[in-house]
Amino acid sequence: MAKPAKKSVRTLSTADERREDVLRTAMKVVGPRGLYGTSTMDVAAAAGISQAYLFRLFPTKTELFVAVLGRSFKRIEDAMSEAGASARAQGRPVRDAMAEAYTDLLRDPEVLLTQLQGQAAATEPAVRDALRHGFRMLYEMVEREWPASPVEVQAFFAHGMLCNVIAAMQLGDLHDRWAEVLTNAEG
Amino acid sequence: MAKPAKKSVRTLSTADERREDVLRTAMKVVGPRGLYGTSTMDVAAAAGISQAYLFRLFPTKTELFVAVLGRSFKRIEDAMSEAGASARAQGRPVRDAMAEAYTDLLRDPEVLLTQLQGQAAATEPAVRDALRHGFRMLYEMVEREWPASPVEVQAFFAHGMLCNVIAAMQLGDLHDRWAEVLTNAEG
DNA sequence: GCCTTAAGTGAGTGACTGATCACACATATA
DNA sequence: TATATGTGTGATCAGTCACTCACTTAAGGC
Repeated sequence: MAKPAKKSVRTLSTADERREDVLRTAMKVVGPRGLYGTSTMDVAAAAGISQAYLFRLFPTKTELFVAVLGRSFKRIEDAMSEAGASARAQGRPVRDAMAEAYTDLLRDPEVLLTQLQGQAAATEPAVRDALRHGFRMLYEMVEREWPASPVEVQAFFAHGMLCNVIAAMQLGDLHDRWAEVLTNAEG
Repeated sequence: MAKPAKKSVRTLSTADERREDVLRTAMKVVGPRGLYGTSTMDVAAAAGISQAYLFRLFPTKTELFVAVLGRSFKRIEDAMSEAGASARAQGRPVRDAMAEAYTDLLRDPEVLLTQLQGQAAATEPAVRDALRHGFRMLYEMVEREWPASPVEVQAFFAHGMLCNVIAAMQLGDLHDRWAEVLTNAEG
């Protein structure tokens, strides 16, 4: 985490620990600017390691990006499945709990932005495959937690995608009618 | 359009014609790879002009990208408002006609991909502003063509965003259950 | 024909980028 | 203490990028 001090003991991590570290911090810089808009130096600096070591941990920039994207899928799955399970235990509607768990991610939008960046970089075959895999996983999780008709599931995912766009456009900062309808729409 | 032949007469266009030309062809290369993933040389080559002249037509890469994004909004507005108007004239449901007009854009996905690329590049202030402006315009058009409750309008836009993602992931090539539910969902 | 204006280009430039490699240092084990 | 293994870095490179400039060529009016 911290850069080693001048000549003192440098506490080494294992490569696996470092990789986790890097993925966590990388999402903060990759989310806003994406695969092509973020340099490997940006990622290395954010993670507090050298660019050379970044390439030791992840053989190519694309593989790093795919790993970040995978982590974003995992965070979504964790949040939603947990919310769904606890809602069912309390007899509250599972769909609403999962939807709320997703919109809650708007508060710290790096996860949703990373989703968007993954979609935007889907011409890269490895990215497209990771995307499809992540969506299949989410689909199966939703189906497991909340058995519903195809139309309902489709609408559920559709609202998720709208959520990503709201994060990108920062509609929370806006107070126009159209922005509020797109984000809230309870009236 | 065509490169001038070896030593024959070079037919000049006006700068405005050229700009339109460039925007049309630029969307084909910008849609798949976005602001940071597309070089100005790619765009110039696709348009059949020199990179130097591209910069005469558009002072910066970002301004070019914003113009392409604006064109994509315009194509969406044209398609949907036209479909809506003709549906109302025939007494068919306006909402469905507009939704169909949007999903029809999947057949030639450059417009929808450009939308996605705009959202992914929204950290660029000029891009974010163009996005917000385009969404406001679409929102007002939808409200005009099809008066509906906020919840319905929100759901309408949500399905549009899902459409963009379907284009990016090329779910049309897939025949898995989850992919079909996300794209069709009529059953 | 001449001159003004606008279309259009070849050839750069400095800055940056992804990736590599030789090397230094830390730790564990024998 | 020697040595093997894994963590971590500085320096560098070849290629690409957005952007510029000096220049050429066409079109239209006189």
